Amino acid sequence: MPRKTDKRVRLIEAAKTLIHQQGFNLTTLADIAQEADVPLGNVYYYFKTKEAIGMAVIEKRAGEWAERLASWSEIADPLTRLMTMVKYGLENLEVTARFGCPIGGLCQELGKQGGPLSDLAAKLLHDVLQWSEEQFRALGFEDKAPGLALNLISSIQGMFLLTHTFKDPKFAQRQCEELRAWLELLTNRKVQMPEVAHATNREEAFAD
Amino acid sequence: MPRKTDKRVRLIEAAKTLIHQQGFNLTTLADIAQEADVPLGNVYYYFKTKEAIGMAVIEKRAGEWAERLASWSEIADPLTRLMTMVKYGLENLEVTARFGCPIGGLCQELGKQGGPLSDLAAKLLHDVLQWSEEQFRALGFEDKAPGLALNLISSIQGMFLLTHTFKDPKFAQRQCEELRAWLELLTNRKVQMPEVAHATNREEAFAD
DNA sequence: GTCTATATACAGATAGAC
DNA sequence: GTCTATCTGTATATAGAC
Repeated sequence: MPRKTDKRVRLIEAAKTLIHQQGFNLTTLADIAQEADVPLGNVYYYFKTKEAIGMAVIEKRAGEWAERLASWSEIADPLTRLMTMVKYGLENLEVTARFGCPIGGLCQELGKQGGPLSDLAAKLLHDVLQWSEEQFRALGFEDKAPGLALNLISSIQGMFLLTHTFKDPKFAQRQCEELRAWLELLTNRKVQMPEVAHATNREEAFAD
Repeated sequence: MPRKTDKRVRLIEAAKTLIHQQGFNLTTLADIAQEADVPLGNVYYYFKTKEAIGMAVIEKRAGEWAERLASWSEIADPLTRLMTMVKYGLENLEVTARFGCPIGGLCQELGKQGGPLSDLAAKLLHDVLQWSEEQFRALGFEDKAPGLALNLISSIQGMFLLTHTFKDPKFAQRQCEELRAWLELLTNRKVQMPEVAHATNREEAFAD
């Protein structure tokens, strides 16, 4: 966390991390303020309420994912696009094992509470689902695309939940292999695990 | 909630419901006391701490699942056993759409926090996973049983998460059909959606 | 814009009368 | 065993000096 960054940005980044690690309800504004190295009282200059911080965090994640999906969309082969997403789930597996999927965690926790936070979190997952659907459509699965996308995202989310529950990255690795095999069978083509760019933006990784 | 029941039992039942609906952290002892119609101060006669109530709730769920799995184990055909479990996920779908899977929710929320509660919740999911594994083994999938069970439970959990996130029971129905098809393909046998006994114990349903 | 001090509310937990 | 009253800590949020 660089020191010179704008405080608002620091607060959002701190909240993003802490909410992933502890969940939204258990993360206090004091926690966030401390992590961002901002005095507690000053937090309210940037965010009126805790909910407002939550919104900012989810919007931040949404923006990161929009970029990510856009960049993957530039990959020539839709099948490789999908596998790139699957492979992406294997990044930061230790973190995922400890704290679960940031998106799935938000949807699970906030979904029960309703309200704008819940809706924003749902939209985040919806965007990923929709992107996947487009890839399947690009592969020629016109009618079956929604079902296939549902299947894929659902599997990934389930795999994260088990990985987190049993604190074992092996679960995810195994499951990603299964997904690769499934995509091969489905498309009747060879699928290689694509190399994932490590260098670019380490800090924006999935599970931080 | 019958009035004459023992208070301890009433408290556990109230906590079970509320924790499912609101999550553990957001559910207060006052909530539980009110729902169980027990004065707040009296709660501490039965449970030393909030964590103790949490333990009791998870143990209750574990007990219910142990019974459920044992009863399903008496079904002649292992494939039908598995499909009975899948079909069970379709019970109380409206509740599941509103509040998610009780087990998955606990694992997600408590998994981040560590401690005995987290371990108990994980064991609950582990038991279901293990039972599924046994069924696949009984079907002749010796080596592949762990992977298949992982696949199945993972899919079911993912399906619940999406159902909950998008508040749409359709997701689960669709996904259950996919799972049936998957099991058919896998075993090369016709699989029927088994009839689920509605009459027996409505109150112990999955998602209450 | 920044930060200290504090108000307000409510959580988990306890004391002790009955 | 039961329940009222209350302690104590801590969370969100605000007031107001600088």
